[in-house]
Amino acid sequence: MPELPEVETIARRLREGTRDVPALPGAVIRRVRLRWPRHIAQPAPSTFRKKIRGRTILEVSRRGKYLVFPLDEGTLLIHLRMSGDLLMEPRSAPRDRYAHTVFELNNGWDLRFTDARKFGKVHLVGDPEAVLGTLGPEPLAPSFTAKALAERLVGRKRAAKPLLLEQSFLAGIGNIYADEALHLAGIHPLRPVDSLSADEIKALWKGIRRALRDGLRNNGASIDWVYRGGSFQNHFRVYGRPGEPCPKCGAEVQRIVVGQRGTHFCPQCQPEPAS
DNA sequence: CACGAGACCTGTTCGC
DNA sequence: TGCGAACAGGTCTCGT
Repeated sequence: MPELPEVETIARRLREGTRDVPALPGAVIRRVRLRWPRHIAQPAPSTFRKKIRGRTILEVSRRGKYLVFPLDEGTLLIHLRMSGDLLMEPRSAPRDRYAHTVFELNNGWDLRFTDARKFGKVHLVGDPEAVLGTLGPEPLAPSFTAKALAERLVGRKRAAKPLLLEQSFLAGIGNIYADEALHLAGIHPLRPVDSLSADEIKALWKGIRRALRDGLRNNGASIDWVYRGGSFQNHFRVYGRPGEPCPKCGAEVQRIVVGQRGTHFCPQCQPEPAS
C-alpha cells in the first residue's frame, strides 16, 4: 500500500504525535512481541529481540518507502510493503489480529506494526546505509531538479513506468503515483525513456513532483481496509478508474498490465509509443 | 542487461 | 448462496 506520501504521513504523525497520542521520539522500547518472526529481516529474531530491548527511539524519519528510527544504539528500519501500517495505541487497547510485531514502550503505549499480508520487513542495523544505500534520490528533495532527472535518464532505455517503479532509480514511487505522474506528464507508461524529448522530461519531472505533493497534501491515499486517514483516493486522475472519463479530455481511461502491475492511462492524453 | 514469471501472504470483490 | 478467479499500495529471485 504505502508509497512515499503515505509513509511520509505516517512518519510525521509518529514524530509529532497528535492531541491524544504521544510523540514517539524519546520513548524507550521495553520489549518487542514477535507474532510473525518472518517480519524480522535482520538480525535473527532472537538477536533482534535482545538488541531492541531498552533502546531509546531518538527520531522518526523516512527514506524512500522506509520508515527510519535512529536509536541510541543502531537504527531500526521498517518497510510496510503492501499492507503494512504503524499505529501508536495504548497497551490496554485490544490488539488488531494483524498486529504481528508490537513494540512495547515505557510510556504505556505500543507501536504496533499491523500487516495483513505479512510482506513487511523490519531491520535493526548499525549502519542504515547498508539497507538504504541502494535507493535512488528523493523525488521531493530540492536537489532533485528536472536537470537531475534528465541526467539520471541518460543511457536508460526502459519503458517509463517500470523505471519509475525502480527504487534504485527514484525512491518512493509506487504503482499509484507512477500512473498519476505519467498521466500528469502526458506520457504513455510504455514509452521508452530514451525517446523522451527535453520538454517531455521536464513534464515528467513536474508530474512526479505534483503527484507526490498532491498525495502528501491529502495525507496519502486510503483504499480498502489498509491505511486509514488519507484522502488522496478521492483525487485519482487515472489510477483505479478504468472506464471512467479522463479528467483532462474525457476519453475513457484504459487499464493494461505492465510488468505485472495494473496500469491506468488515458489513450488520448498519453499516446501510444510509435513502434 | 532487460524482462517476465513466480514467490511471498491474506483479504475483498467479481463473475458465473 | 456458493465458489473459484482475479486483483490488491511491493520487492526479491530465478530463468531466458
